[in-house]
Amino acid sequence: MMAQGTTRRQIVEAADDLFYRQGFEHTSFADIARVVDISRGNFYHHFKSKDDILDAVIKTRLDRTQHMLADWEEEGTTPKDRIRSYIKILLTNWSMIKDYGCPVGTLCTELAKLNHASKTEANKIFTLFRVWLRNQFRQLGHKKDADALAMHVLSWSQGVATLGNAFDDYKYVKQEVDKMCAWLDTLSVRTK
Amino acid sequence: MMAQGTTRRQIVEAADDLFYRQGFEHTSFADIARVVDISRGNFYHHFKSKDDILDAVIKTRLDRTQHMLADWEEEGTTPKDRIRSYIKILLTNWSMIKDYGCPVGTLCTELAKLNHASKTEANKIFTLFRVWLRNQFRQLGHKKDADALAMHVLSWSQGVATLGNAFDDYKYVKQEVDKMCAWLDTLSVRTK
DNA sequence: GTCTATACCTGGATAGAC
DNA sequence: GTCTATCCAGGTATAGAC
Repeated sequence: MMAQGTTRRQIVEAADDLFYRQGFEHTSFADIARVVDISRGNFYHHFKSKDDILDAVIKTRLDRTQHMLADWEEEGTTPKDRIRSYIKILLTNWSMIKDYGCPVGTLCTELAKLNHASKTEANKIFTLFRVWLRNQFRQLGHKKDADALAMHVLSWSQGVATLGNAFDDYKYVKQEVDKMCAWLDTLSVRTK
Repeated sequence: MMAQGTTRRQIVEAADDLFYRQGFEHTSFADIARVVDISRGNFYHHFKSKDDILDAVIKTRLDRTQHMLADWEEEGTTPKDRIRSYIKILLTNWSMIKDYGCPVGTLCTELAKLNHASKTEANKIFTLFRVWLRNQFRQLGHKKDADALAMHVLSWSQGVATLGNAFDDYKYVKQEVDKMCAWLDTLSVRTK
């Protein structure tokens, strides 16, 4: 009765959420089945293994990230505006970050420890942000150090997410976000 | 035949290492038993549960951290020297960080996702660094913003560890360490 | 495409001999 | 203090009916 692929999509959606909140390894088929309301045996009609579900989850995250970056590209009128969109996710997603950390960073570190085959794929989510940020800094006129600046913003925000999560401290996160924005303001804008 | 408490210490040592490299949940009694070369049933003479082993591991980490901080306190002649000792661990421990990330950050995020009873204890390792760094900044004459500066250094280094691990990129880590040291140099030293 | 039943394994934990 | 034997829950995965 259900439209083609709906169950599959529901599984990926639930797994995406649970992998984030509980971790990949700690999430069982039973957990996912409870959310989607299907039987456990049914998974294997859609996926051949748990790793297969993980791959699908990573794919949707890559997709979603790309769309988000494209949206920011449209919304922001200047490169600095757009970079600020990135910085601000620490605040807009705070209610999740405080409990579960950064979705990208926590998945990558978990897969690194598991030495999981898909860790390279997961790292590509970081790369999407990296390339996008680099591009923004290039547009600001920072040709040579665009990548270093992108990595700097990436690590800064990543650390704030981790510490914000550990200490559950919104005030600190807000403070660091303000610092990041102030730092961004001091960056020169070079026009050719 | 073995001296009192030797086996226990060996278990904690092996668990400490494996929890770091594989994660707490992914490490089984069998894994630890293989390293220490004891039978699985033997664990329960020394600990009443796996969580008990985790608590012991966290305790030794707290201990070890305190000693390291005390050593840095002695070795460094100025507060800036001492803070540099902290920053440099990213380089001295690089061979581990590149594969397994920061021992403190990765444990705290894992326990946060598991919503584990010991996560508060694990967070105290972060607090040790925080208090120590704060103290250094106070000695530099930064009375009001000492804690904010400490948290800034903590998050910065944490992010570098996470991204360095994901991208396995030593050059980037070195670059960020240099940036952190340069930033430290620009900080004013106020004497009363 | 979804279900039930079940195989098979590994995990943590217990009991009791030595 | 260490061992072996064992229990039981839970995990992934498979087979086959509907």
